[in-house]
Amino acid sequence: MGNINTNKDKIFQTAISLFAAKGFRGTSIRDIANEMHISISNIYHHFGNKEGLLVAILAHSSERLIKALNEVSLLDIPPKEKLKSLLETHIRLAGAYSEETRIFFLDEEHLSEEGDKINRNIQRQIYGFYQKVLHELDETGFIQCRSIKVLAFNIFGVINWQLRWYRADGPLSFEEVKEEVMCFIMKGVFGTIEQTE
Amino acid sequence: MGNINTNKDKIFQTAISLFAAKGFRGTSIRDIANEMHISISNIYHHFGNKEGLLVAILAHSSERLIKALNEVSLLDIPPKEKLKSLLETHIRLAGAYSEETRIFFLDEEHLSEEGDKINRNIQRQIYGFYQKVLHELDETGFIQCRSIKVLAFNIFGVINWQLRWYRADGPLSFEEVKEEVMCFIMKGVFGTIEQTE
DNA sequence: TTGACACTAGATCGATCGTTCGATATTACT
DNA sequence: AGTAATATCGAACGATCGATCTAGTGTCAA
Repeated sequence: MGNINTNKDKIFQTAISLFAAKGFRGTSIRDIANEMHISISNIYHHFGNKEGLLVAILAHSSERLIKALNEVSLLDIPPKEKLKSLLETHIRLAGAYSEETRIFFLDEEHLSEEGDKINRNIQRQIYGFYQKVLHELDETGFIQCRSIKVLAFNIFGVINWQLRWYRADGPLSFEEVKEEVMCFIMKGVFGTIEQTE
Repeated sequence: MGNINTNKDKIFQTAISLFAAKGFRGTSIRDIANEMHISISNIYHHFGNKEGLLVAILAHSSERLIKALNEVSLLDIPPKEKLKSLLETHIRLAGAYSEETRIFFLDEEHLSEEGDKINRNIQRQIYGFYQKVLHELDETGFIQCRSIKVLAFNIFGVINWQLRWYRADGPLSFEEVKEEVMCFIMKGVFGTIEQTE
């Protein structure tokens, strides 16, 4: 999908921007067509139907993320370092492709059966990387937690929530936010609270 | 709004369920009317228009949360205890009224000018409670953080994300999840990471 | 009995939605 | 050049949307 010169990829990119800005339901096929000054039939020719367009976006953006997380997951490094690398990679990609990520976690409800199946599979894979490393940490005694699943969900929540409010033109650089977010998560996972009372 | 016997309140409750399940845009006025076996004019008579219904839901549910958080905020207790109480109250209410909370953070994009203004004001107030106590903690040296705002956002992310996946019929009780989530946040805020290397 | 009022139903409006269709233009290959 | 595949177009379809209008209900006080 690297070739941006074809019209199909332009449709793809325009749809990403509009879905991210106005939501899947809030964006009509005509909106996309008008934005590009093309006919709506064009979009149907390339993507079948509206949900096909959304599924293509989800599949493409998640494939990139899953591939990156998988590479980190296969590294032969201590689990604590691995978790840190997963976070680093995840946050960096989520920030670099914030529009896709936004679509991914805003419009997951609006899918039909097939799209929902694909979406669930994507989420399951991403959660899997975290659950795996958290399980390692739990087995080796680095952390004590009652539910690895809840822990993984908490991590996911922090990472995705930043996309809700972060604006590049704000006072904080993305790098600063990334560090702050990572620090919060690492403390949430490993940190110990000193009992002052 | 306590009286559930009036038709207006039934519309209110039905709208909450449908908006939470299918989204604001995914739910039509006719869906609500059909669910109750009434005419759509009924809804327009009571709430003016569709957005009026959504704003009423947001206002009602947020008023309850803000009132509860404000009571905690005014307590004369150490800041660390206050943060813990805020979390406890927040999570408990978000869980007890999960449908409203779900609407609140799923459909915030779909508002017009007036609704968006109300919504922003609500969010600002809720963040305010956390920023205030975090500021106290920062001043008294309990925490070292570079950005109180980011910290507040992180807390918000963890709390709201659980509504995305928690199901009452799952293996975990809400109380268990609440404890796990609170522990994660408290560690994320106060915890220190031992430098093993 | 009457009239004011809150409430409800049903029909209907114009707009927009996702989708389809047949036809035309462009490109790639022989 | 000729032909088949691909890409694009404009028009239209049926459905549904939010919203409005009119015509009724029932209730209750005067």
